[in-house]
Amino acid sequence: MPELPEVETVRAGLAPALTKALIQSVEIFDVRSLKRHLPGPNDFVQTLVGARILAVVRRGKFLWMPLQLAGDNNPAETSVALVGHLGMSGQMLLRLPGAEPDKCNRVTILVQAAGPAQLSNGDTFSGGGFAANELIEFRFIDQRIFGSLAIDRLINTTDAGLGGFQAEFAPTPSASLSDSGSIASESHWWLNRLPESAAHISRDALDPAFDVKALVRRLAAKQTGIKRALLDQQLISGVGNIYADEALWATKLHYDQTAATLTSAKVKELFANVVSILQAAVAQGGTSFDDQYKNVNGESGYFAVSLNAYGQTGQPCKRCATLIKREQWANRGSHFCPRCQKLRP
DNA sequence: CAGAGCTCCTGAGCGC
DNA sequence: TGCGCTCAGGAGCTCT
Repeated sequence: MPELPEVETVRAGLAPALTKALIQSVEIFDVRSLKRHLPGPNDFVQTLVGARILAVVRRGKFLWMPLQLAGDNNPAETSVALVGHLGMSGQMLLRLPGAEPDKCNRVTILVQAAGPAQLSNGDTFSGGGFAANELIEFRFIDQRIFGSLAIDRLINTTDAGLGGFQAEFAPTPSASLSDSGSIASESHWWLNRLPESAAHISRDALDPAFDVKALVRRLAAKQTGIKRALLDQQLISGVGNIYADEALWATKLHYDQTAATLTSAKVKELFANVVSILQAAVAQGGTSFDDQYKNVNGESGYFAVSLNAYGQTGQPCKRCATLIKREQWANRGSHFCPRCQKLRP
């Protein structure tokens, strides 16, 4: 189940191959994967063919590619992007034409790679292992069809900061919003924008511009369980069921502890744990728990071996040896240590 | 308005 | 071997 580390692994894999690539053709195998593209599948195909992909950007679990449409000399004015969400079981794979078919392949976008190029930060663009002008199949795989692809307008961020994460424009943690804002230019018009459909999503936990004070303030007013709050993408984005359970275990919090009962120190500790767990998972290429998550080459991530709570039902807690318990919660599972993570008044 | 609950969906895995 | 049941949950929507 893809969360921030899995989506970031996919983004990092797609970016070298797809940046500046030209879309040749689009094949739809299941229109349900385009349910978020309201104008319909024909419009989706017609809009994409001939478009150039300018970047691959992510906020939380949302991923988007700003586009320059065919014959459009003012893409900053048109301001559209191909927006993808992996949902529960989505994968984005890069294959050479003629490669073995993948199960549950819902959409295939054939692109011509731009190949080696100079990036604006001075680094040399490798082409992601693909030669210049090489044809690549971008395959959208999705067993349960909770994910989707759509074309959406990009709108300005309300705080004028970066819309999402894009490695070559990653600000340093000390950079202020205005610093990152100044990066936007005519040639990189999308930097301070994000898809309208993702505009309600909070900055994610790994975003240097994430407002921890605001999180403390908003949680203090939440009369709901802390896990529900962690999964609320409008409060903090990028966290799903796996990393929520891990962060709660690390902070010794019960999933149903009312958010408003936490001290601000405890909220900061929880946030710090979310950040370090997500960072560690990114470094290991994400978690492959049930074979639903793969990187762009179809390989699994290695974070599963580091899990302390999620999927550890019946295993001894690594702190106190009490057996980890799984409880049914909000139509899903919650894993926790009944001794370390007690519900407090 | 805030919070809880429902719903979309299908293939893998398991028991009989 | 084969059939049918169960299970997984992100996020938007709909109730209360």
